[in-house]
Amino acid sequence: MPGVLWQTLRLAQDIYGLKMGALGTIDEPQIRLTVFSSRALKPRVFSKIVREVTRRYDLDSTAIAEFVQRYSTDKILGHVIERWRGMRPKSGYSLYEYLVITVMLQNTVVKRSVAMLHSLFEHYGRLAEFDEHELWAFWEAKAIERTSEKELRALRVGYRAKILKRQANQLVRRHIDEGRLWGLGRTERLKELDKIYGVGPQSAGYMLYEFFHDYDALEHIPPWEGKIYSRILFGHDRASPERIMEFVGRRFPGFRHLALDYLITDLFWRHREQNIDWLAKLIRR
DNA sequence: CGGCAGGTGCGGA
DNA sequence: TCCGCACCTGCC
Repeated sequence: MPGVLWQTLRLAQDIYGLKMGALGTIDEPQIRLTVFSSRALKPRVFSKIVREVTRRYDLDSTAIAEFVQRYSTDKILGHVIERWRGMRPKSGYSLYEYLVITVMLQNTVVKRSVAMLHSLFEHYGRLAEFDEHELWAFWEAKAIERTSEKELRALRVGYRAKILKRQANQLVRRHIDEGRLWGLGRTERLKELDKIYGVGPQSAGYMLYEFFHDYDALEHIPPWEGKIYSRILFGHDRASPERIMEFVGRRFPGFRHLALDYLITDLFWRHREQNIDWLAKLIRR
């Protein structure tokens, strides 16, 4: 259904169902948030959920509006902004959930990532039913800490089992401290994320942008994405990641990653509507 | 079948 | 710092 988003939300041991519906207009937006809970919801908890949603989706920031205003007449971005004005990265997960997702995305194809996540949900997650929807909710890191690497491997996650275990340990023992990470600047934050076992430049970059809402973070461009950006910006796929970074740094200062995200999202949607041949060749399944 | 995948850790130069 | 290599598994 357009204009409505359903998701689960885990806060410690409690699981909620969320429904977010679009109200108002793109330029004067409002969101109607409905919270589904298995017990009566205290106002204090509701406020906490509102704060959490606001932080996760970066709803109290004016960054997206600034970006739209600044580049709405840009030769490269103008028509894309016309179509996607107001779009923001979907970032409804907790830091731990992001870690799990990025690990499942590593070194495999999307289909298998989905299969591995599903298998983890079935064993450790909880299926939440609300508003006529069934959606999986994540588990707590503690649950993975209690299980064995062998048991995880039986779920066909391969060597990622070790990473899941170590990350859960680091989290439960508070070697990963989300509050502290929020207080750091980009360089330090990147360095800290990179210290997490199983997190490298790709996963860290992904989290800087989507989880920490650093719309200018662009320290790493994977080869396959680089080819696509090169094609969009220069009309050929030979530009190096350095060249791309340099270009967007001059053209879209403060919004390097967001600008590329708008461009690539628009491209994928156009590809979906009408096959783009060169893109089809670059995408794997 | 061998090769490889929207990465990362590790060891050695 | 920068390489090359191994790594689970499933699919081509």
